[in-house]
Amino acid sequence: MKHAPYHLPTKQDTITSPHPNSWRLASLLQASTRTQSRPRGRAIHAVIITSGLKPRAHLLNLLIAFYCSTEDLKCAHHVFDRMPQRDVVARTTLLAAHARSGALAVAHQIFDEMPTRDAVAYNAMISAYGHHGEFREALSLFRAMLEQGKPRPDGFTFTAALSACAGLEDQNLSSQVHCLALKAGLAHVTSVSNALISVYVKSGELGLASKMFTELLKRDEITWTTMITGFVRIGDLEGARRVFEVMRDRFDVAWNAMIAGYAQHGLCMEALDLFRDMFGKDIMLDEFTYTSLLSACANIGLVRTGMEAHAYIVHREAEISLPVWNAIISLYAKCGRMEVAMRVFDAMREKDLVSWNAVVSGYATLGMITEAREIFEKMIERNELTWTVMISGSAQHGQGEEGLRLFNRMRHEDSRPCDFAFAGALTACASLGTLRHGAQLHAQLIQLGLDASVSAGNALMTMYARCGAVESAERAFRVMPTPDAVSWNAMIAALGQHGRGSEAIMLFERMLVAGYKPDRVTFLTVLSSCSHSGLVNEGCKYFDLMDRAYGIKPGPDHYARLVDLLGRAGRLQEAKQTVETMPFYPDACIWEALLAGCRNHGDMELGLMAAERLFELRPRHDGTYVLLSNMYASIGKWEGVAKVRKTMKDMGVKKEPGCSWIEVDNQVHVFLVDDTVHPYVHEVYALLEKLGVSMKKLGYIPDTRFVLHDVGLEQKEYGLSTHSEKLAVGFGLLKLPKGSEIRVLKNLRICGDCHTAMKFMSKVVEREIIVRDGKRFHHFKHGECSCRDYW
DNA sequence: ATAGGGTTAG
Repeated sequence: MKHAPYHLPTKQDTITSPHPNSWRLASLLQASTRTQSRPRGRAIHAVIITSGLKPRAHLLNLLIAFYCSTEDLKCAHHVFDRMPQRDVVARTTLLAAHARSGALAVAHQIFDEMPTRDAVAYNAMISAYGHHGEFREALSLFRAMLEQGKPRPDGFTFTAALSACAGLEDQNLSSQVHCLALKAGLAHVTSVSNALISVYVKSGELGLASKMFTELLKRDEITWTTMITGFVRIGDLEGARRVFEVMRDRFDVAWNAMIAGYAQHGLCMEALDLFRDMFGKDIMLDEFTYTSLLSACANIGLVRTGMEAHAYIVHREAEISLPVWNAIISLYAKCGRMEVAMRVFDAMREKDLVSWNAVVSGYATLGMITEAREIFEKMIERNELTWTVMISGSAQHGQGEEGLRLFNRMRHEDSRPCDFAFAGALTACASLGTLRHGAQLHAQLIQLGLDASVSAGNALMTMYARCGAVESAERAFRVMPTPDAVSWNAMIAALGQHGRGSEAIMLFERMLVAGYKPDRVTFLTVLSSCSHSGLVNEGCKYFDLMDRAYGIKPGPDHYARLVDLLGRAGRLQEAKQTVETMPFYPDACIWEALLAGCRNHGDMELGLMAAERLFELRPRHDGTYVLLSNMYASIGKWEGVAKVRKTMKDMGVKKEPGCSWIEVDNQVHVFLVDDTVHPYVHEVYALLEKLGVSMKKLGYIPDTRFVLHDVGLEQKEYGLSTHSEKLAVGFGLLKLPKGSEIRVLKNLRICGDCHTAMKFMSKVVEREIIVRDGKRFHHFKHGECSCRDYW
């Protein structure tokens, strides 16, 4: 529609008009421009040509204006080129049309060729430069105009100049322009004030904006909407709502702005409520309304409501614009309904980068990396966002190496990764435990001047913490120029994951003092911190406080941590009661926490019950078998252990073999765990025998709980490599000289036996041993562990 | 003056 072919009208287009005369034609032409009626305008052009009438300049100008308004620039030029004398109006009309379409060079050429230029021509040029981001060009033209002293700037001129200042975000410059407007007596023209308010709004100076706003006598729709978006920008939705409520004639754009504001700040229910109001009041819905509505539904997972919206839009609108289709794709993608998203995507006849990114992101965040990659490779054009979703999607779903590979590829194909891409790559390092690579990325962030970024900084802290370097995480947190709530959460988590629970709690209290609002993640973090440091009572206290003091309703995940805490303390009856009375249907995590408690305290009856629920929910999950078997082992029921292991084998559940490494000073020791090729395997077992004997002697383990004798056999029979992997590390530790701390960055899932062995080891080698266990670490020192766990 | 695709914290 935008690029219609260049056809001049022919005789067929002629309308039978009785006695065409210039006046009649002029008014008909104006009507066609107003109604954007292509056929009518072309017909009139045909009449002009065929009637032999000698058209006056006025009529031709209207004709040019008509063609310009329908974006038929070639036809406009055709008329223009044949004009006997081209006046200012004709030139300005054409110039403005080019300027609007972004052909700034062409527009400027017409501008230069003009014998005289009026304010309208200047205004068109200035605002066109501003609209296309060429703020300096816009302002230099404005300056030239002032210096020459003619033509005199009018309200539009100041409006355009001020919006260029807003683009540059230059307060100083805009005050100067404001002064000039005052001198010219034009500062109270509504559009000038609007532009000034917009300058303040963009720089977050809501106070100044409000002042201007209240002093303004005539406010138009733009004034109101600018104020609303101003409050939305600084996240003050209540302020925005107040403005919205005061506005007497609320019109569709303001509704849209308000709904969009809610949706963008995660207040999706408010967005939906307001939409319902709007719908009930019969206000025109448009594509802006639809996109905000769909995104609100998508963000809180309301597929049903979203589908209703989808159906309504399809039913009601003859044509659906690209952004709306993209919002529909994203609705299904975010709700995990990729089949539907793909169906919509495939059916779209026109797609843009946003559409492609929406589907890639859908697959990537669901962890369907192969599918995401397939689409990713088909793309002819990618941007930072495309790379970012691929990198972090891989990193978050156990494909850290893939994430780093993509990150490096991005650097080859796209010269400079953005901070979000760095965040993804750092997450990959965090999951892999590759401290060196992570530190390299840190150096690059500094080199590229991206180290002030909040997202990169948050990812950096997490990387350091999960690579065992809490001190570096702390340093990263301290130097952050603008930490946000996520930063605090991340730092609290970092301390908690390293068994520094009381420090984590202190940091939480400092977060409150600093004026940050805790959210559900904050409490999850605090609860886990307590649990990883054996701070059972404190944990229970915070669970109680979260709703009462901070109004955050605990979710199933919070309950799982409460059950974990109670279970840890041996308060199994309370734990059981919690599971029975909580306001949710207990999910797998809850039963798992209960089972873990039973393992720790040898409650076989309750443990079996929890295990049964778990088998119903996740029949082939290896963790359940391990917990159950440990529970039997803890009370010396070896036949129970054997039974579990057998079921495990029958069900085809096994652990993956892996490879361990220990980082000591600057040396990395690697241990292969596939026992058939492990060169030390016999040595390992021999040492373990000795180890076991001395541990028993020193009272580290009671006779019944030490199950090392099983390892070799189990290993061969069922291919379970977990023990050997961890014990290979133990073997390496015994060989090391005394000295500084040892960090084991390979993710070892620390079981009871191994935990005990590590405690022992820390005493023998007389140094702190830091071992990674999932997302957290155990710090073993002087024969004790930071987690103060029972085993 | 309003809209669609992203990141980091458990």
